Amino acid sequence: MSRSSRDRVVDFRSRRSCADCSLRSVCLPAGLARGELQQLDQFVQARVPLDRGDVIFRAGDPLDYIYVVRTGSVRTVFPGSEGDDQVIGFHLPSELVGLDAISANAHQCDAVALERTSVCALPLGRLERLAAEIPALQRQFHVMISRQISHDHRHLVAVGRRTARERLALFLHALSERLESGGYSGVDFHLSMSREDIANYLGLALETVSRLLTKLAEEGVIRVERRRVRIVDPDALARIAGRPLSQPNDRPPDHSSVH
Amino acid sequence: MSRSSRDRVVDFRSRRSCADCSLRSVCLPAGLARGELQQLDQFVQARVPLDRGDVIFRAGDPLDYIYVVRTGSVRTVFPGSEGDDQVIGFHLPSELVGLDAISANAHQCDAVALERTSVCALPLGRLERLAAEIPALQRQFHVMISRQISHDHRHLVAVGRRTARERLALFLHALSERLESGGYSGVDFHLSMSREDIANYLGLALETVSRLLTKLAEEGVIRVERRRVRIVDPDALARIAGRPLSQPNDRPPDHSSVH
DNA sequence: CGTGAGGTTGAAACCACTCAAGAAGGGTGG
DNA sequence: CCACCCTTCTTGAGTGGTTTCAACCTCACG
Repeated sequence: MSRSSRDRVVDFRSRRSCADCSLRSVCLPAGLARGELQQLDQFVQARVPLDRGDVIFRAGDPLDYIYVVRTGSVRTVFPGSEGDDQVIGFHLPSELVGLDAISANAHQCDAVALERTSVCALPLGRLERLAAEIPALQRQFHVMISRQISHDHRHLVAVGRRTARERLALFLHALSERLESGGYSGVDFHLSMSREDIANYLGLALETVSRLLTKLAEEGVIRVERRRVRIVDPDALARIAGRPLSQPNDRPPDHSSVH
Repeated sequence: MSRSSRDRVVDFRSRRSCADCSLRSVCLPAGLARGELQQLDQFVQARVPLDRGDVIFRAGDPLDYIYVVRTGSVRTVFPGSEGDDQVIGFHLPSELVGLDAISANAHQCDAVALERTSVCALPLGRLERLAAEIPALQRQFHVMISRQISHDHRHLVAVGRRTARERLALFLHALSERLESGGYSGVDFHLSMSREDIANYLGLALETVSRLLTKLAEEGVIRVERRRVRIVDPDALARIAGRPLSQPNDRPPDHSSVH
């Protein structure tokens, strides 16, 4: 378990630069000129791909980097004593990880890869310094932070005032949308997280999640086979999830609308 | 959209400047030199004191300002159709309000004063521009944003994995700490929010909150009289609230679980 | 003094949890 | 390649913490 993929310090440069990255338009480089982009590129560190279970940082670790998920997915967990941890969020490509660390200058939660995952590491100090020079970068950084807050708030609504069934539907619905906006299929996808993770995230028992997934499948809303999920009836799912909790009119100007 | 209390633009300068403000050291001016502080001061707008129920902004309103609570308290609510709103947070002095608006350039929730309240309004654009010039301001802005994220995460833990009793204890405990760090008494204070607000915030029924408050009072942990709360036994309260979610590595594992 | 909003208290119903057992992969070593 | 184990997931039955429904209380205010 100890030295899984860490030893392979092959400088695995699948990511040549931000300019070549498919996330360019939704990630920090959004709106940057070529020269500015190169400045950013200078200190963006691509990490060796992480394997399932690999730890990016742990609660208490000093804050050195803010991370962006490039591919794969990351789970952040607020550690409690005796394994009653709380899953705070799942992070998909283009999402920032570690923002809650800035205030205390140390990470508040653990971040773990849920599958084969690659992340970009950004030294916060340098990022801030460059953001001070490039307004567009500063703007985009703030937008991405705000997106995180918005997302957390929507999740709070889900956990606070919804039934188990609604929470699960909302979870699947939101996941579907996020995957789609990241260029993946929002109809047929793989859950990188376990039932236990989902349950914990939604404030439910894992048995409840399992039961409800089965139920939704019986009703013809989705199809489930292990971690493979297919959304058969998106409208029904949206209906169960409740009225949309917000209008994500958060898209960049050049929207090739997926509707 | 609705500019209910916006119209009363009586230039009520009870706040002379950031330099004179008691929140100086925990608010945006933290760490700023005198000259820098004056630059900030130029566009910080003090608003007429708001009364209970006055609206600062509503979901959908264009993002013009980010707000800081100076005195009083503010409730942010994620509006749902048919009054099944969700209270997202209560904001006390020195806390930012409206951060989730940056990504969509429009507010995502309603912000309402819970009592006589004064806020400072900061034009986001100018704040960002000045932050680009003054590293200490940029830093502090990010710290305050991060604080908000941290706080939301801790609340998520509370709502997700705690019993009603624990949630309420945690709420009172956290409120007490926040009040104290703001210079108010953390032992004897006034709840500016109704039972309904508290219940909604904690994902509970208001009857449950009422019952549990009574119970905690019967047990001698607190004293309650209408909205006046006195914490009689802070240790007991902390114990019920569970391991402190605020400090990561603070005290040894607490094996006396209450179940 | 009515009147109503906000709060308390009681009883019954229910949703989700816990406990428990079994099924279904996915590894791993023989 | 098979047997075995272990993790993950599913399914069932019973319990219980919270909610819901409903009545009553109590201030504040006109």
